[in-house]
Amino acid sequence: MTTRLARKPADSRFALKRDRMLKAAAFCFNQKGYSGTSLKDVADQLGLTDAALYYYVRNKEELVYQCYLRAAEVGREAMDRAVSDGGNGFDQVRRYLRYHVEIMVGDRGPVAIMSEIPSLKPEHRDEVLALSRSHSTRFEAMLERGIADGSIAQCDVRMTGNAIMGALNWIPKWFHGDATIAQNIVDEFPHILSSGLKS
Amino acid sequence: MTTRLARKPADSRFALKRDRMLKAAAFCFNQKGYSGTSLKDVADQLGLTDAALYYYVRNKEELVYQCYLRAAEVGREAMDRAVSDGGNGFDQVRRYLRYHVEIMVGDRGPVAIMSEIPSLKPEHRDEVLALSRSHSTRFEAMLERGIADGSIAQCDVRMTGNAIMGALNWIPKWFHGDATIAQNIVDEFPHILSSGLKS
DNA sequence: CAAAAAATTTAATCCAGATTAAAATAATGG
DNA sequence: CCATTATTTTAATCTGGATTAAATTTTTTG
Repeated sequence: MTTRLARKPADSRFALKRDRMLKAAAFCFNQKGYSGTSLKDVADQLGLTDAALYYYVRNKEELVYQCYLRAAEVGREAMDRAVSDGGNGFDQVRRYLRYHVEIMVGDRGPVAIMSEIPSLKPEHRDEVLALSRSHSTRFEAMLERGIADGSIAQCDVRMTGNAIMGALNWIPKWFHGDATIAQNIVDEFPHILSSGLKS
Repeated sequence: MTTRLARKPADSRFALKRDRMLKAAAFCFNQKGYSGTSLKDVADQLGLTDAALYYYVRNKEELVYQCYLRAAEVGREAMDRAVSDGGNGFDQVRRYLRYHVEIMVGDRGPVAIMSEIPSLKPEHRDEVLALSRSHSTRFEAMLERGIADGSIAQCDVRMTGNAIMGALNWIPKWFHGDATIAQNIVDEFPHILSSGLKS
């Protein structure tokens, strides 16, 4: 018990391997679904044994939880950058979209689709839901700023947010790492998802 | 063995109950995820025992499979109606969107999110994938007709299709039956998802 | 190089939830 | 009503994959 918990939080060897594991897990979950991927599937991708994963994570539930935290982080990061870039509401939205897809299809990916939030344990579920709602709220606020400053046409921000987020969240369902398509997504998605907003 | 298979295909008592079961299953799967829903969860919603479900379906895999067939059918139906309504490409797209969301949030719903296709057995998986691809292809063709007839602006139809389908497919993740919101979706989504296409 | 700590594996358990078989109840048709 | 078929339940079994403990190998460090 002087093992994991005794570590410095910043132990990079551990953190790096753990991050590789989370990516592998996200990949499997997105491909084969939660139920369809066993710990062995994830371990195989890393050249490890299923039991080895327990060195990094308490159990499968926590593996999912960590994947979702990571996914939420990616969204928040894109949002933060877009906001700090300034500009009018429309520009911020478009930048957010670009940053988010760039991260998703880039080497930070794959990002897990949050399909199994309800099967997380209550504390984890609540935390992830809170992060998720917070992100949606920030996006809706961004849309409202755009409407206020005249760069975005009047619209139902809740529904518009749901539509755009859905399109983003679905990407990992059909994108599986092909570099050409990745470039395509980055080139097209920000425009596709924002062009309808112009006032 | 003179039971199920001896039935007339149109035996309405059986078909109706089975359909109720598929809706209950879709509801559970969308809420709690595939792994998170046991057959008991589905049975509880119907006031039945888990074992009773086996009267209608061979096993859990087939339950999912049937849910997905039903989801595919809903999409095809909306597409068929929109096409047969005629008009230019843009009008057809907008109508397709309206029909599809109407069905999804209406009493034909809930429609299962196809998150677990890979865990279907090969024959089923291939069939569902084929249906799914066929639907996407038809939608892309619709976009191309719109571009050809000048009602839709030049765009990458593949990416645009992916974006719009993603937004649609994600709806069951956040819509859970509230009638007010259902109306909202029907009122807003077709416009939100098509306004960016105008040429 | 020799502890000590970190990382992984081997080899069992363990268990929720799927599945099955037989029995019981409900519906239906003559 | 009776007989037959449809539907559901009860009460087991069965099982894949998660989990655990102990042993083993690898890495670090003084």
